[in-house]
Amino acid sequence: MLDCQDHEICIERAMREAESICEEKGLRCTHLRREVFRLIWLSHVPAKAYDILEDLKGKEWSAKPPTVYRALDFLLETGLVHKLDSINAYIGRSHPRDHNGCYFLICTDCNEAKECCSSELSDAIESAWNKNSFRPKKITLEVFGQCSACR
Amino acid sequence: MLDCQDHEICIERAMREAESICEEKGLRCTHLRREVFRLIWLSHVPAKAYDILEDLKGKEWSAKPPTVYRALDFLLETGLVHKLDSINAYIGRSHPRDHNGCYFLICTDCNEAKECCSSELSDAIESAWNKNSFRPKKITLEVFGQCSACR
DNA sequence: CGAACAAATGTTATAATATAACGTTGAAGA
DNA sequence: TCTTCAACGTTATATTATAACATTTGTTCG
Repeated sequence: MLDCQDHEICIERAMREAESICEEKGLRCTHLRREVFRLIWLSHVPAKAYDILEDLKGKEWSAKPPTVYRALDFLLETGLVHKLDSINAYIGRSHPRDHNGCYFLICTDCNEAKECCSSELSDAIESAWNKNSFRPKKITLEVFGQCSACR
Repeated sequence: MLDCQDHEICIERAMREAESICEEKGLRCTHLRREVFRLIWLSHVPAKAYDILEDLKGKEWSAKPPTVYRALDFLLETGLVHKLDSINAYIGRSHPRDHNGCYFLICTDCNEAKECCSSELSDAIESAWNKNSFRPKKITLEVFGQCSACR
């Protein structure tokens, strides 16, 4: 589905960007957080919390649910990963410095998810809520279907 | 939040429409399904499955989780209710005969949810997925914020 | 009608997802 | 170095959902 040619490079770029964002914000990019982030980035298929937990157990950690959920909370708050609510899964953000008007395309065949941004779309959503005099804080937009590679 | 003046009338209208839809489709609108549907429609605040379960226990039923989830599955398949994935809660559909291009505004103050339809919005989403040559099957769009009544 | 079948519901158990509460450790600044 | 607080460890439990099989009820068709 994705235009990611070499996934090693893709992960390394994400890791470097995450580290630099943490540094800028004065946040601690610990060993655990780094490892959970890397596990999420291992593929473009959104990761489940308990799968991450199993992966951690396979490594050096005495991991338990809070181990994973605390790392996830940190990564979510920092904007480094995104939770796909409709499938309870977590995915690395493509543009962690700017995530306005983004939504997610999730392929029901290969399970990969792609983050997309569209100002046209955010405008339409904005105009829709204006009609309802609604003051938005958070938008969840998740589209399920078949990606081009799976057609 | 809602323009529902008399909620008794609002519920009764929904019940009648649900029954006529079941009849048209040759589906069985049983006592249990009717009761779960009514419990969901009791308010415009999305209902949680285990709250519905408690409500049923307070009535005549020997209700257990599958009791509720089976009724919910039926109501979801029939298009009579909608699941808000981001909060794991269920709400009655305002327009059960036509639910294309609909999305949900959820107030974080009063917790009420409103179903909205916007062709402008569905067009924007359609054009967005065309750019990605993605073939959509299902769209989840849930907007959290403050409704006009709560400002 | 009444047997046969299918759909709905009852029941028990357990899976999957997530958080509360409290104790321990270790890094960073005073 | 001492203090402090954020991070992490640990135990327990809450919340959401489904699997699997038994029983009942409703419908169809001879």
